[in-house]
Amino acid sequence: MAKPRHSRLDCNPGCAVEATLRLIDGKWKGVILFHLLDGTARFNAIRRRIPGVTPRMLTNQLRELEQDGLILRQVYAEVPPRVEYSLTERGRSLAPVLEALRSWGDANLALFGAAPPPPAVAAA
Amino acid sequence: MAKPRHSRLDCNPGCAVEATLRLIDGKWKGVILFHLLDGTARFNAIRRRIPGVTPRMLTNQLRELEQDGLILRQVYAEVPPRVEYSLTERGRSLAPVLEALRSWGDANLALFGAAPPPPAVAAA
DNA sequence: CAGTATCCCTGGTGATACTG
DNA sequence: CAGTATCACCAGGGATACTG
Repeated sequence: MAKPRHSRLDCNPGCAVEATLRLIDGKWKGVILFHLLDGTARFNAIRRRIPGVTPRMLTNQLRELEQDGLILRQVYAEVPPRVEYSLTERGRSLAPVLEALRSWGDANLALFGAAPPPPAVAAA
Repeated sequence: MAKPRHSRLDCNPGCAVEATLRLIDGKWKGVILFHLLDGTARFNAIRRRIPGVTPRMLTNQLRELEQDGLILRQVYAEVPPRVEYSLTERGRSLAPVLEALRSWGDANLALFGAAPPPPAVAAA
């Protein structure tokens, strides 16, 4: 890798949580990783699965994921160009994390609108 | 809650992942939640456990977590003021997620420096 | 003790257009 | 097809000082 990208973490307990978060955070990374769990995909294929992402952002996020060793970028020297993205072993090892995130989301965010909390107890 | 805070999610598969990430992302939220797993804590107590966080940011993050129904803010009308933060049921239900994040982090980020990937296979 | 109030700055993200 | 290049915006976050 070129630069660490991840500035500095004040390593308390909980540091590992933050560190992991940094890797999968970033507006599209979660979705990208999640889709790649299904298998290898090409740039525009991923793009089509994520409405709203611009090529610039998609490239950006993919490169960061690659830098972090989570995905593999396979370039085939063909014409027309073909580039395939897939999870590395390390990326695939995130599956339980992603699954935990997804299932919590499913259970707790009715859909995504965030209808948050059942009222809290009174006390004082 | 006042405003949804969470603009809009393009709900594909993977949406739930993103949605959950939005709740626990935010530079200090992971650490905060993690510390609160230990039990109730006061403002300055939390602050002391997180070197580098400013009061402004701590307040900010705590308020967002509260808005999202993950933590409970107990204000005691005393002097000197006392405010205690604790996880709600919903917040506590994040424990497995946080644990997944933490254990992945422990296993995969040697410490936090991010010494990423064992070299990939060659192919083309 | 538990915050607010201000100022400021960076960088993450969007829009659009162009290319090997 | 798979990106780059450029411009621009503004929300997130840091520093510092003040308050009920």
